[in-house]
Amino acid sequence: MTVRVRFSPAPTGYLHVGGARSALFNWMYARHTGGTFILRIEDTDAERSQPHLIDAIRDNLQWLGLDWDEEYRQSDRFHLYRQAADSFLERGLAYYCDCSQDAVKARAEARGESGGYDGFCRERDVQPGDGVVVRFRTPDEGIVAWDDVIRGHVEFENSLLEDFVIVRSSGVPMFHVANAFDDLDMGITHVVRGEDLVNTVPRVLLLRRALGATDQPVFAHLPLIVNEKRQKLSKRRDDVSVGDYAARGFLPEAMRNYLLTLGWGPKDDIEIRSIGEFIEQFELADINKAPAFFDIKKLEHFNATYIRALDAEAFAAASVPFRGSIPDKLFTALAPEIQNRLVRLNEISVLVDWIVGDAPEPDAADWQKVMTKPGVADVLDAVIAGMADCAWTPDALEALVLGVGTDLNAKSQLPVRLAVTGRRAGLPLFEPLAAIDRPIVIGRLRAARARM
RNA sequence: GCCCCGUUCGUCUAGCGGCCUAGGACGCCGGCUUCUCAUGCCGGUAGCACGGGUUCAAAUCCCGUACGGGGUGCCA
Repeated sequence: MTVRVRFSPAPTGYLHVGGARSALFNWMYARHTGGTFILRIEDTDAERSQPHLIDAIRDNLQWLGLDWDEEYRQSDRFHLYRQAADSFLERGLAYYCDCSQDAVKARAEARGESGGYDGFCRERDVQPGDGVVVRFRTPDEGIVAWDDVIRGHVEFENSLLEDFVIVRSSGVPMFHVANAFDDLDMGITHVVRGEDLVNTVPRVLLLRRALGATDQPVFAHLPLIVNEKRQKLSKRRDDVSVGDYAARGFLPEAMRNYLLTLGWGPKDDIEIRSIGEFIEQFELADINKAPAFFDIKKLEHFNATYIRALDAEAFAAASVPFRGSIPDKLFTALAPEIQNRLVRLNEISVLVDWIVGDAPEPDAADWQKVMTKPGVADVLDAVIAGMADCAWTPDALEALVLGVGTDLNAKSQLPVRLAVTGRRAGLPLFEPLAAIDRPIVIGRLRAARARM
């Protein structure tokens, strides 16, 4: 049996990390087994689906290096789902219902329940028309069960399932039908998705049987990715857009690698390695059941590690969108030192802004810590004097500044750094310093001296 | 309310009855290297939710409790 898996996002928003993780695990499994990875856009809800988001999702998947072998859109296949619903109707497996949503709710409240359809129209022989939906007739007894690769045996009682809507009053089929039909039609062997979808399984399985299937796909419900409050990541309250991570200077390989450690881990404890090695080891059965916290700190560690591992050419290419106005030649000269200090690519500007443009105002606490030390005024005076006629090279500047420190028995590098760069941490000082015009450097030192 | 599920260091995980006085990673703390910071290297910190069983032996199996989460749409 050849494995066929699918990632089926609804284009109601940008790809978020939860979706990316589902896509990743499906992709991993397909690549591990030599199977087929399918991208299926579940856009049956025309009102909420936005076409431009489909492209965004495709772009984000590509960015992550997740390539798919087949692609479908459910909006192209409405007629198939309609045919399926019609056949249910003909065979008495479904019926028309003209109850308004308010009426359904009112009756539920009268029964003392919070919601749920009561089967009111089962025998009423309602005819199609305005405001009429199609409902699937669920069995009154029995159970629906499956052995989830991750969660083990799960079962639901049919009696608890209400007769759910399969075709909207607009005539458009609901996702359950589309989902069940397509999984069967496309020969999906393994359904790998988030745990938030477990309770749709009974409906989908019932539909699948009605469609004539005698088998079921293998299900694997992934643990959710949660925020610091241990709630499912949400687009509204959490920072989860994959595109945003790209824009902030996360490397796709780092993101992909990090996502892989959420709910799954390599047996040998080596967490950062090539995707090929991960693919070799990957098994659905090894995935955890417990939700995992999306830890940005650890993601940043992965990202920094991946940035450092880039060769010169790759780093130069990756940094292009984040470089700002720094000249290529200077950037190249400083690249190894920059690369070593980055957690995110968008931190490049913080490291180099003072070389190309004005230095930022020093932080008050930093100023206090550095400039109020005894001897600092003398150091600055001596450095200013020395810079008037020293050679303007990294070596000469280093000799001058450190020499002053030795002569006066004081810290000299830090005050000069703060005066010239506006910060107390950053790139090695003298190389970039030599790239700035002499009068500008002296000017900054004088300004700092005057503030003391 | 009802249905489903989860619980190993602060966080992500290894562990699938003896190899566990519980291993790794992030974070945090300390040290060394160093023009600052960072890197690198060395060291430290901290955990099997709780209570009962089963067993010669339980983090690992069973039951219960507690806590947490997901779902409960003419969204997916």
